[in-house]
Amino acid sequence: MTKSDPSSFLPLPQAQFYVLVALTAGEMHGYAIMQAVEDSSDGIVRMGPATLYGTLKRLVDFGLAEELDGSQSPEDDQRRRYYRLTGLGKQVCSAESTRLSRLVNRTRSNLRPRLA
Amino acid sequence: MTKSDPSSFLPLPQAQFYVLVALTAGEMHGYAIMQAVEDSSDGIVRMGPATLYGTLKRLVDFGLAEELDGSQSPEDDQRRRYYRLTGLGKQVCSAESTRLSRLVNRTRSNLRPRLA
DNA sequence: GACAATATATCATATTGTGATATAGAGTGA
DNA sequence: TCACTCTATATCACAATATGATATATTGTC
Repeated sequence: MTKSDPSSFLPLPQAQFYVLVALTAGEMHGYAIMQAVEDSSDGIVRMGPATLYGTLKRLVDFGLAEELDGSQSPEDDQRRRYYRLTGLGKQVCSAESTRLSRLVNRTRSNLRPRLA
Repeated sequence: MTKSDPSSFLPLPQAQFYVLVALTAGEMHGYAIMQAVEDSSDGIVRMGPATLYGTLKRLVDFGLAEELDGSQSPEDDQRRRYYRLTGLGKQVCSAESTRLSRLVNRTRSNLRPRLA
């Protein structure tokens, strides 16, 4: 079952968002995604294999990511399975970014001490 | 058990973040938080009572929010229980905002089509 | 008083997230 | 060749988080 309205996926579960974000950098295999998530968050977000592969499966089921077939994927390491964002995946990722951006902006302006 | 290092709470589960964010606007009772979360997200995030009160309980347990006692809370409606952020709650909320802000910025710059 | 909206609360369940473990290919150096 | 480590995918059992449904009682309005 593949929904087509990006906004129907919002709010996106965190792990799903992290993986989509990692894939915005380009096609990538699972293990690299795991490292990218950890590295780009300065170690704050640590994603183990259970979370990664479970999430990846969901994203593919939902039509937000897809696996590259043999002819498209790099021939570097036979074990690697490469994934990329679908068009819908990009839209969802973008929509979730916008949502979070607004949330963060509002939060910051609230936390900023009021002027008398 | 109350941890004191804000970064040890990161990444914060989404519902917890939403409630903390709502409370950055000032002390508030549960039902108002529920509405604030929904309203300020333009209806995207819908938080029912089970999520709200469960989350609120966790936040109090973790020392991120606290209930106002009778003498401090408005005497408007006997049923209402008012909550506010603790100092730690503010720090955690701020740290999570910073984290998300970075994530969003990186995502946007990746999604933005590359210049040749 | 009747009624709708407000307000808190909890149960049972679903979804999401995770540590631990398993398996095996790839790279390195002796 | 062998031993060893790192890479890479996968899944199990469990924990944490999230949610729809439902219950109960107070408040405000007519």
